[in-house]
Amino acid sequence: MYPNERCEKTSCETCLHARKKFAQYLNPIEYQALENHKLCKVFKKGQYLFSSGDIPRYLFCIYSGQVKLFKEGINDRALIIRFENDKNVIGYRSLIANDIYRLSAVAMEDTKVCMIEKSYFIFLMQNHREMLTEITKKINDELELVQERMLSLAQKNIRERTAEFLLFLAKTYGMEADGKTLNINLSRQEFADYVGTSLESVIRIISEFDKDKIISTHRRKITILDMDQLIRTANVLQYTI
Amino acid sequence: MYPNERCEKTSCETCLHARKKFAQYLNPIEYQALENHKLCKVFKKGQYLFSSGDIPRYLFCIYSGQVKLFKEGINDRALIIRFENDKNVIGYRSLIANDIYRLSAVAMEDTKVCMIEKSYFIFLMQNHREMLTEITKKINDELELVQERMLSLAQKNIRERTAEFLLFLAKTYGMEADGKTLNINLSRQEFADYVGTSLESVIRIISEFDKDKIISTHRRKITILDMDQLIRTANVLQYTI
DNA sequence: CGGCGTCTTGAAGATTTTCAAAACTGGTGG
DNA sequence: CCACCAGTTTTGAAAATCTTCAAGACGCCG
Repeated sequence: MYPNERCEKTSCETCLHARKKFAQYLNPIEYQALENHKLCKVFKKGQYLFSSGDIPRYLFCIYSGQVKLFKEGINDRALIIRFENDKNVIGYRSLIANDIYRLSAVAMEDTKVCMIEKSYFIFLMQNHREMLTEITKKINDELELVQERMLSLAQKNIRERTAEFLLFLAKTYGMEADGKTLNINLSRQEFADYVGTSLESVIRIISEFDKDKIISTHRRKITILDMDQLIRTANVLQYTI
Repeated sequence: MYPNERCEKTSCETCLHARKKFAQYLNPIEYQALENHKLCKVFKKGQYLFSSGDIPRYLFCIYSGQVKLFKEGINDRALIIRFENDKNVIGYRSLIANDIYRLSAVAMEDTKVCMIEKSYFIFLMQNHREMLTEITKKINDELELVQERMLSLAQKNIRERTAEFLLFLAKTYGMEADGKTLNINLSRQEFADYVGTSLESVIRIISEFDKDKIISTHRRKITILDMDQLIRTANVLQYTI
């Protein structure tokens, strides 16, 4: 089910990502002990890290690469909930709630992850109140984001939602060196799976934006030409860079 | 903005609702102290308990009545996020995250609430790890629910979503004595605001269900006649009573 | 009884999906 | 280097779904 390749461990000691996240709360001994409670794997493009319904056994810490988290719906259609890249930790929600996974996670490119044993993560959580507080806030932010998306799905048309998604990508994943080309590459299908529409519809809207000189596209590269127009098209009340 | 009426305090001591929720974690002294850190109010039908953007000052404990929590969207349209009645506590999310309110709350009928001061609630939270754990799980459940709704909004048509909503109401708020009439009264507009569609569309669908003998309606009373057919119409993978 | 708010129905028009076909891309092997 | 293949992207057209506007019905309350 999950054909993947165990690889040599990356040291948490030198991994800034880990330190930036939950690991900042650990004392040196705990930090050292992490090494004995983890394994590292490489997931090839398209492989599942976990699947909705599975029982969580690890906290996943993305060392490099990119992952999409999604719900599988009707007729093989998916709804992408979010993307996570090498700055982030995934799978904490189900661990804390002691629940099965409610989302599936797939590597969008070859992705290296450090997998910390559930029991050790729980142990750390119990000894560090601030970690729980931090994660609670994170879940809270997620909830607010999802509620906003729900509002868009309920009240906006595909043109507005697609514009909104482009703004979200710009804000969240930033730009390339030129300052206007999106720093994330998605397939048209992934666009559709996030916006919540059909492949063809999202293609038509992106073509329109291109024709209207709001963006320019070259394969999967998208350059934002007219940010003001994009914000107006998204019909958002307030947009903060 | 919030014309409402302060009323005499209801004792937490004798309030089973409070005890059933967070208050179960408190010791007798803390429980007693609650009395000095709260006030009680009656909100008349249609009045706001709080409004999106407000700064939270209280934890709201619903003593009697019913409240809807919603996001205000485009052109005066609302999206109802959830309903809460006299079994529940609202407003903890923004308190914990130290955030402004992201939802608005309106009394659907005359509603009596006990309002616990923010600072005392935070104090209690800091002394009771289990409270934070409990609330984190609650937020987690909410997140899962909202993600499922997002999937429906993205992939299902209004007929399916309306059937799904009826199932949700049956499961969550139960039935009247006859075992088949929904124990909650909503206006057609509230139906539309939850399902994420227009007033007219939801009315047409409810009429169809009535014509097809899946439900029978009398004003706001809805009786489920054919549960199997309703489940099939909702197109849910698994439905648990 | 009259008035108001809620509910219902009809019909036109807009939006979106679906199906089908064609164009384009990158990689592979001759 | 070129032909070919599979996967992805694009376009067109018909059909389904949904919204909007307008008008009328219903039920409740003073």
